[in-house]
Amino acid sequence: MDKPAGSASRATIRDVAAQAGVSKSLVSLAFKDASRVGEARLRRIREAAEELGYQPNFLARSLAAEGSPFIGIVVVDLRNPLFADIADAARAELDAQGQYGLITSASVPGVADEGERYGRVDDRVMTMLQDLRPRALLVIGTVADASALPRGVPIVYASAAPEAGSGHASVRVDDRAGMELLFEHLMERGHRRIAFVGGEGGGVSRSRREAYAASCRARGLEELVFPASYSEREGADAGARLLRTEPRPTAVIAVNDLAALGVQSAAERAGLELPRELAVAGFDNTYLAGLPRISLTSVDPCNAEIGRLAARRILAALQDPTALGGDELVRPGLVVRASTQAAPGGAQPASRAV
Amino acid sequence: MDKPAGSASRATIRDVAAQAGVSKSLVSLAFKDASRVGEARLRRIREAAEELGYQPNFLARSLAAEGSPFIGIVVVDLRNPLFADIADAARAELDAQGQYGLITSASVPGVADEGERYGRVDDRVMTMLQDLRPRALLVIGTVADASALPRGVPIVYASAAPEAGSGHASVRVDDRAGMELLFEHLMERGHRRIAFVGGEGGGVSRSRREAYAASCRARGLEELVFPASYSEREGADAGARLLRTEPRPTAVIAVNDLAALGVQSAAERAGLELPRELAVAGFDNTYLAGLPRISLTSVDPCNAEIGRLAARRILAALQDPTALGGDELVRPGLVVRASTQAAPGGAQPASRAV
DNA sequence: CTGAAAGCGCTTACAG
DNA sequence: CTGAAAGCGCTTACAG
Repeated sequence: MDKPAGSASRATIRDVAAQAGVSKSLVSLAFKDASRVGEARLRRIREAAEELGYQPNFLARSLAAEGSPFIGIVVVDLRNPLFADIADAARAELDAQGQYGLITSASVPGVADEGERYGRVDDRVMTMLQDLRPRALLVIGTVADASALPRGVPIVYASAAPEAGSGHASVRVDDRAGMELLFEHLMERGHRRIAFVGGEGGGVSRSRREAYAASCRARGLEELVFPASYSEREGADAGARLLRTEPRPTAVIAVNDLAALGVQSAAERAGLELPRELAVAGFDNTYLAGLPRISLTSVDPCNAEIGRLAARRILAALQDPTALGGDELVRPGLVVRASTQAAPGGAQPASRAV
Repeated sequence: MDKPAGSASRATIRDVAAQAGVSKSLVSLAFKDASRVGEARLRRIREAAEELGYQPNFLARSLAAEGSPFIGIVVVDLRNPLFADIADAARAELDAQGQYGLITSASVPGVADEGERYGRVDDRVMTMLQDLRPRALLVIGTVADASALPRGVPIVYASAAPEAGSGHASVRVDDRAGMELLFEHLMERGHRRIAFVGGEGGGVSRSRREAYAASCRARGLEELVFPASYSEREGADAGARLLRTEPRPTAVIAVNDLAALGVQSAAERAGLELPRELAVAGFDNTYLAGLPRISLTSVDPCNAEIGRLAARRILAALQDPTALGGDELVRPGLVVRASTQAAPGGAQPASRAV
C-alpha cells in the first residue's frame, strides 16, 4: 500500500525513474522507443513500471507532445444503430493495426428539442477533443456544423458527406447506386407512384433526395418529396402527410431505416394494410430492418465495410496527411424483405377510421 | 490572421495577459472567480479573450488543478436506445444547473465477439477519463467490471446496480415492483405458464431474474428461466429454446425491450401467431416498444426521471462527497400494448413449417 | 487587489 | 546511449 486507498493519484514517471535508478527522460524514452535504451536499464524500468502500476498520464503527454497517440471517434447520433455498427468495425480495424489507441467521444443531440437542427455536436466536447490533440478524427454521421469540429486534425467522415472545400475525406454509400437498386426493384413490382421521405438534416439526406430526383427524371416519374430528417418521429410525420396525398403513392423510399419505420408506423395508425397498400423501403440495413415484424426492404451500405475503409483512410492519412481528401463511395446491395413484396394495391382503398 | 490557417494552436493565457496588459495569474483568476478582479482590468481581460478567441486549455487546466470542471458520462452500450434517453435527460439537468460542463465518453462493446462479456469498457478510454479527473462520473448501463472505472471519483450509476461495498450510488427502476406489475397484468389475462428470458450480463439482469423468481414463488408458479443477456440476438436465441419447451409457456417476460424483440422474432420465425400463441413483455419502454408493428407491453422505468435523478445525485455529491452512497429505486409504470392483449391461446398449436 | 514563482506529468532538443 | 534543462498551458499558494 504505497498510495492512500481511494486516491486518484497514480505512479508518475518520476516514481519509476527513482525506483529504477535512472533519469526521468530515460523512462520517457523507454516508453516511446524502447530500442534506443540499453537492455539492462530497460528491464529495470519495465520492472519498476510494472511494480508501481505505472501508466503514462494522457494529459501530460498530450500537453507536452505534439499530439496524443489516439484516434478520436465522434459518434454524432446515439439513436441510430447504424452508427454503432460502423464504430465497431472502425474500432476493430484500428485496433488490428496496433499502435494507435482510441477514444470514443459521442455527442447526444437532444431529441426532445424538436426544433433543433440534426447533428449538433457539443462544443465543450469538441473543445476538449481539440485540446487532447488526437492524431486524426473519425466522424460517424452528419454534423450540423463542421466548423464546430476540432481544427488542424485530419478528419474522415463515415456515412456522411464533408462540406465542399473542407479538405475532409469521407467514406459512404453510393446513394445514386442505392437509389437505382430501389427503383429497379419497385418498378419491377409494378410501382409507378414512388414517393421519397427525407431531404432534411444535412448532406446524406440531401444527397439521397437528389439521387431520388435523378432516378425519377430518368424514368419520367413524378417527384413526390416529403421532407424529413433521420428520425422515426420525422418519418412518421412525413408519412402522415404522404397518406393524405391524392392519388396516394403506392411506394415510399425513406432516407434511412429509422424514417422508414416512422412511415410504417404512420401507415399502421392510418389503418392501412402493409405491404399491400403501401410498399416501404429504407437505407442502412440496420438490425431493425431485419426484425421479422418490421421486415423492411433496405439498401445495404455494407456498414462494416464502411467502418473498415474509414479506419484505413485514417491510417493512410497518418502516413501522409496530404493524401487525405476525397470521397470514397461504397457500392451498396439491396436486401429485399416483406415490406415491398406485394404488388401495388388499391390506390383508393375503402376509407377507414384513423 | 494572427495564426497560420489550419493551425491547431489556440490563443493561450499568455497571449491574453499580454494583450490585456496584466499578468497570467490575473487572467487565470478572472476566469475562475471574476468577483476578485478589478472592474477595469476584468473588462480588458474579457475583451482580449474575446478578440483572441481564447478558451482555457482543458488539458492544462486538468493537469494543474485538482480536477476539471466537468462531469464524465460513460454510456456503456451504444446499441440500447434506453441509454440515449437517460443520457439526454441527465445532460439536460446538468446543463440546467449551470457551471458544470460535461463530456460524453462512450464505450462500444463488440457485438461481433459473441463470446465476450457484456459491458466491457475500454481500458484506454477509462485511463484517459481518469487522467482528465472529472468531478464525478455518471455511468449509464451495466459495466462488466467496475474496477476498470476511474478511481477516486464519485460514481453514480443510472439503470445499473453498483457492486456491493463499492460505495457507488445508483438510480434505477424498482425491478420487484415492475415485475409485480407484469405478473398482475399477465395473470389477469389468464396466463399461468410465464417464462423469463434474461438473467445474464450483470446486475440488472440478475436483479430482474430474482424479482421474477420471487413473483413466481409468491404465486406458486413454476419458474421457467431461459438465460440471456440484453441484446436482441440473445433474446432470439433464448426464445428459440423456449419455444421447444413442453408444455410451452403462454407468456414471456424479457429482461429488456431488446431481448423481448428477439423473443418476438424467434416466435415469428417459428410460425407462431402473436400475440395469441405467445404473450411477450419487456422492460425499459424504449421507443421500439411503441412502434405499432412491435407494440410491446413494457415496464416503464421513467427513463427521463432516472436521468434527472442521477444527475441530481451527482450534483449533491459535488457538495458533499460523503453523502453519495446508496441506491435509489424509481417506481415504474406499466405500458400495456398489443403484445399481451390476447388471452392465452392454444398451448399446442397445429404445427407449422419453421 | 496584484504579480513572480513553483509545479502538475510529461516530451523534446541539446549537450555530454 | 544518457542526463540536466526548458517548456506544454494552466493553477495555486505566497508575498507584496
